[in-house]
Amino acid sequence: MVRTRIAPSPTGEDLHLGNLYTAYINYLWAKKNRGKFIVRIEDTDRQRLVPGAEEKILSTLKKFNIFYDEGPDVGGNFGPYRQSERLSLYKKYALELIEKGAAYYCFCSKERLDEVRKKMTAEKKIPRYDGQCRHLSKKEVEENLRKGTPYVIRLKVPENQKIKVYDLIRGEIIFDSNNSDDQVLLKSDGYPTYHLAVVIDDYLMRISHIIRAEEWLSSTPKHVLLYQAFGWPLPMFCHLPILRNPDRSKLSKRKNPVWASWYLEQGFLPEAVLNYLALMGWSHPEQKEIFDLDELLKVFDIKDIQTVGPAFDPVKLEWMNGEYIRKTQNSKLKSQILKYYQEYHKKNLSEELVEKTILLIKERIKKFSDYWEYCQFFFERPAVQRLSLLKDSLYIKDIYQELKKITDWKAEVIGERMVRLAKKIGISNSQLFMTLRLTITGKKISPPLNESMVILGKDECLKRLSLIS
RNA sequence: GCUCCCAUCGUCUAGUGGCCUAGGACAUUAGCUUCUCAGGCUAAAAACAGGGGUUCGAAUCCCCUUGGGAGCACCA
Repeated sequence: MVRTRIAPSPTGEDLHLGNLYTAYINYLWAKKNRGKFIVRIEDTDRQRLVPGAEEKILSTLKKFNIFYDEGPDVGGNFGPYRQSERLSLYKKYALELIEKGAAYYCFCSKERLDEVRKKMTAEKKIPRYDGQCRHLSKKEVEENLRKGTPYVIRLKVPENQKIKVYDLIRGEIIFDSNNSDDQVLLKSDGYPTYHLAVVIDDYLMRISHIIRAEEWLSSTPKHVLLYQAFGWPLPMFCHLPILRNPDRSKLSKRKNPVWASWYLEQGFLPEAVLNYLALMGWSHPEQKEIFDLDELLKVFDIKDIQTVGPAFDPVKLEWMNGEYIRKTQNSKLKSQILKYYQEYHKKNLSEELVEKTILLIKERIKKFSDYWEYCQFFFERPAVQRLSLLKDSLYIKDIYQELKKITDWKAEVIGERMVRLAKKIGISNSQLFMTLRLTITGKKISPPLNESMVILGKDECLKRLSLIS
């Protein structure tokens, strides 16, 4: 049984884009293998905990249609799914490790640790724990415990050992144990560190594939050591490439919008974002770029993912989102736009108007936030001062008179009359239409004018013209 | 600094020893369509990091150099 998971920490505003990517791959792999996808909240860092972050992360996941089979709010047979609710477990296992000689108590103070680190840095050595408490006698340990000296529990990393990690997309990687520090497993506040908790939980939750970002690759040997110490079978490891900024550094919020819901707020479609994300480090065997989940599930294989960290290109995402919008059914698009403006802009747009304008903007917008750029003038009369852009306002009266005469208010008719008028006045069609466009829409860029005027209605158009002249 | 991962157009990638004068997509440029902007269509420019091997033959295999990334916490 394939069981995958993501383990986000509620320490930010929202789900990170990189986590969304990881979540999607985990979700895909579980789906593809008819397995289960699990969400576990890793909230063991009490200092960095952000209230509300957990809810936000879970809701964002759902908005992207990434549904999980087990998780803190949906339950499951391997709960609780919040590490802060599993505290007693970790301590028990940490003590078991001590029992087995794979871990030890460390009573070193923060100050001493800092000093050791400083000294080592000064000596140009890798800053790491010097192992002072490693050889404490049983008596000394008991003495300290009785006195109530604060302590942590550290992993006793064996010396001169080759640790083999098998990664699904990279193959076998060999680490030297001498490069691993005696990692803290249980903090002095009684909370486990990531390394301890992740191994215990993944084991207890029967996770079969640990699919996570590459940043975890170098701590994997520690995890392997833990599995071995407990005598637990190793899961499959799979380290995904890390998404990069355009400048190739790790995707960060200073250089790119990194919160997953930001893309929703901008009016990107979840399917488009996910489709684009699927193309990060992976490509469709037939080189298709646009495909839905069902198709992806058929051809996706985690082994085909590349190891190079791809740059996330918002421009290509925009293009793809535009493609999605263009292939969406009009009625569906209408409700999506309505919903988008309701949810993210607190606007209740007229359903009728949106429906009428869909055809005019479908090929023009790349994301829903563009809709307002194009269509605001349908809903609100443009501010008069914006019409100061107008150079040819002297023709407004002629245009007004001509339009007023039209009884059959249709796009073709308006078009014909305007072309004829331009000829009569002796100006180019472009000139005349631009003047009219500015008057009607308040902008130099707009949907097709004649059709827009039909939607607005004759009275409103004349009104806008009269306000100028 | 140390350890690990990696290296094809600006970007995402195809390519697993001969189908490669390296293919596709985004972006860019030009043309056509046209009332603006889009969209559509057509075309152009654009890459195997460098050096050694192996081989009849290398983008593809090996080594070195260079370059990039990640990790080295009582953070995850």
